[in-house]
Amino acid sequence: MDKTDIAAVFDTLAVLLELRGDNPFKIRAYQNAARSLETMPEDLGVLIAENRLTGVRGIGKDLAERIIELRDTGRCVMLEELRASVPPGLIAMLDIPGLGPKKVKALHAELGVDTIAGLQTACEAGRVAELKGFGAKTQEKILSGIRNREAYAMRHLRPVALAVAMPILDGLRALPGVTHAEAAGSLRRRMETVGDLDFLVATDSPAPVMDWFCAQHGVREVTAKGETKSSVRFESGLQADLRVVPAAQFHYALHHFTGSKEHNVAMRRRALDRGLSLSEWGLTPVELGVEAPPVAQSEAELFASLGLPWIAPELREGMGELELAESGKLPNLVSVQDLRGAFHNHTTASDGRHSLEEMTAAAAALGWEYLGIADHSKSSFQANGLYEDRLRRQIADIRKLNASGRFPCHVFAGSEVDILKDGTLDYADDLLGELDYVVASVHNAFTLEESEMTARLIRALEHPAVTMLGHLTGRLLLRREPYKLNAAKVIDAAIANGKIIELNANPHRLDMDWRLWIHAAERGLMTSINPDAHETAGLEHVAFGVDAARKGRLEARHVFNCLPLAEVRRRLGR
DNA sequence: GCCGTTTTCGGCCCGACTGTTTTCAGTCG
Repeated sequence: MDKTDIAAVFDTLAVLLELRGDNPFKIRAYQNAARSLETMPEDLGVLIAENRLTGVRGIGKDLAERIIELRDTGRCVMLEELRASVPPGLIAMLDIPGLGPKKVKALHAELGVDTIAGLQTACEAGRVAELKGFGAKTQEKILSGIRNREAYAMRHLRPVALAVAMPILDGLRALPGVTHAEAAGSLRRRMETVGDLDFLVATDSPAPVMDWFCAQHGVREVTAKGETKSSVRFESGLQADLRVVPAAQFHYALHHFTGSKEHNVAMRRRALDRGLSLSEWGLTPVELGVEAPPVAQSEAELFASLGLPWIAPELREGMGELELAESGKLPNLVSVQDLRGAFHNHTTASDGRHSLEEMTAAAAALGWEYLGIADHSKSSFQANGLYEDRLRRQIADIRKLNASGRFPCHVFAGSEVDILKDGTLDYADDLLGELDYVVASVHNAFTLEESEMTARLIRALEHPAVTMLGHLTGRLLLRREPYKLNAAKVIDAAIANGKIIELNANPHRLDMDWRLWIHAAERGLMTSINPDAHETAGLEHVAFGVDAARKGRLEARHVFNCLPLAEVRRRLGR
């Protein structure tokens, strides 16, 4: 088993322990360890061999043993025992809104319910409402949750969430008496997917704001409406929360509702170390002799009260950002304005919607100094990949376009070359040598064993003609899982061979994942933030790539397409 | 189950809202 598999086992263990009513801190220990494993830069085998596993934050003696057991045998005695004692249907019940471990346990103990279907029957028969601690409303809520559980559990791509959120945010800002309004939560943290929307408003008269929010177009259900918080559910299943606070608390609340949960836990712990308690309402002394800091007029002042510089929201994932801030090592994050071009773009020659000229004009309109064209290679016949003669014609067309001086934007002639099943490339070396650069990508044989896929990618990286690796894992967010590979080894090979790994900016991909970039860039790996544009409008997807790059702590110096044209030419050296 | 110059035990973030209760437990983020 690899790190990701073991992290998944720990998450399962945490859920099972919860259902058993185990110690909440023990449960959190398993969850923390799972997060640690997911984001750990080193190879698990190396850590175990060098006996350094317990040096990882959140992993102590017991969890280290469990990790070694899982890695060596693929099994875990504790997991098997827990599974035997908890019916699998109980885990599924936890996804129903309003049902937590306590209620699920009670349903199982009192009614013998151990499947969602059984729970539905019990609700319809009115037996749930008769239980102690339950009632008619709870029963009705459970039924509704069962009917809608697919829609409710759905996450949403960032652009989809933005499209819903922005009009609401504009509306909130336009309301009389509203002095501040922001979208917080994972949207503000620039996460690649969003579960629900969080809005925050500062005003002295909350009631009309709450009423406006709950009466929004498309709201199917108001699931909570209190003095400072309302929750609604849209027809699409998307949930949105609104919090309303007085202006003096706004920046504390904004920080709080931006999260992440893990970041907030770390911040509150830091506050307690200083004799202060941090909540969405402010910083208050909890120890004698500690003075309350002045009310923060900005998030920066809040951080300053705890001795830290402002931490950008996209870094607030509880992944060591406080330590980074403390030591003055916060990155100077890359921005869209730093980009001077992009590689990996398609035209009508393969499966794009716009011509070479149209794509170049669009890049010039964005102010880019250069544009890389990388249409599909011949094996990607599903995408109308180019045979050798067509690619040679395209190269000639590009040279001619550059010579014409029609656009203030240089075009690089590249190709998105398929990495074949054995790791060889889809064109012969002489043709590859005629190109300015090569993006090497996997488009078939996704189901290889991890070791085979890893070797395949490494072989491609070792080919001298390859400039960069396209979409590392082939994942499609919310649709297709990444193919199996050892990312650490591929990253090592890219660094060793001086190759780039792209950050594919298509909002469905955002591949390679930002979590991997945090350590990869530190070790010298460069990226290219590539839109993978199939039409002119697609070029602007680089913004989503920049969002992910910022989460991965990347600076302009880590990004190949932040380099000026002359330097790119020099490095491509062809 | 982890962690530690308040260290080997006793902590472990904090508050809103709902529904079911007569003062609070459970869920959620």
